[in-house]
Amino acid sequence: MSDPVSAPTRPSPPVQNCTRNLPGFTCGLDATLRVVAGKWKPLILYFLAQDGPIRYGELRRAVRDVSDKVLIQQLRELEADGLVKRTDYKEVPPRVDYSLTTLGHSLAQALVPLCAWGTEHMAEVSRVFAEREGWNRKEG
Amino acid sequence: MSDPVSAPTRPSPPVQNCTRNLPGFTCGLDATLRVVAGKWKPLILYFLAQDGPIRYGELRRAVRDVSDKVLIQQLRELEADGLVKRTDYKEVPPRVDYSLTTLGHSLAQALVPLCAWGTEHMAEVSRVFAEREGWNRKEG
DNA sequence: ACAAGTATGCACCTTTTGGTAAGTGCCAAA
DNA sequence: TTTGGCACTTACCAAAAGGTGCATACTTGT
Repeated sequence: MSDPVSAPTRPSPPVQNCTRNLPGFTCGLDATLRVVAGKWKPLILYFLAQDGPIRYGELRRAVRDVSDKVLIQQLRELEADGLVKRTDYKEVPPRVDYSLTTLGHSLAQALVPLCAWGTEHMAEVSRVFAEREGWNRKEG
Repeated sequence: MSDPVSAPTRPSPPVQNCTRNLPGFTCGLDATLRVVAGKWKPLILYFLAQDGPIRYGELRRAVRDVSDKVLIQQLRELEADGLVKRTDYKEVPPRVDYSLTTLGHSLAQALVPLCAWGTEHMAEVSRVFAEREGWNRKEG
């Protein structure tokens, strides 16, 4: 237990224990990743954490290259997962904004080290990725 | 900057800056998630961090329900990304083991808070997921 | 001789995910 | 009156991800 990803609950459980924690999840990490999985979810969380309540349109423009369909979709999932709160002001023309819930904020904080890791190693990572995508697109 | 996901590089950059950091990545978080994206990668990292060098077969049995094809595939990607080291002992019958590189270890550590978050909120998350999967499978 | 285990590879298929383009109802500005 | 913005929704489609099952080449156990 010097530098493992973490102990899910107890210090050093027999490996199998970790694969049978709750209904669907193998461990905390698994649970977390299912919630943040989605091409734009981290970005959404990112902007929401940064800019507090933000209107749909602004978010849409902040997260570049995302389509309405997918953005809405991911927002709905985040909302269903209790990370994001949607506020509909019932005005016309429509006004809606999104913000993080308490749970969402806590997740955002847990993401900080990942963010840092990525920033720190972005050069390495992007070099490797560039190569891979290079010969993926060229030679299939 | 009280509780945002993180500042990618500078303290409080205009939002757009974050979407244009390096070739493919929007921010550190994005870079990280591309590397750990994959149904079994976190688990793989998890076991590798926990059990040090581990043989393919053992890993296969530890990460339940994964198919050979996908496990190999994800190991290859992790290897290509410099997170995992593959050691082939060139024996017959084949003997190969996998371990984390230094980079892999650092990532594993960055994953610890996520793991903790998941563990802490697993009840909430799994409840919500259970519902979703419930009516997904029943009513399409 | 035959089954099983070792670490993969390959062909094929299904599911999941994401993307495009169009449309909705309503209002304000041009 | 046409145009455009708002916050979506829908139908349809393409790509990516993941899964199944069989094959390999060799050895050990029965």
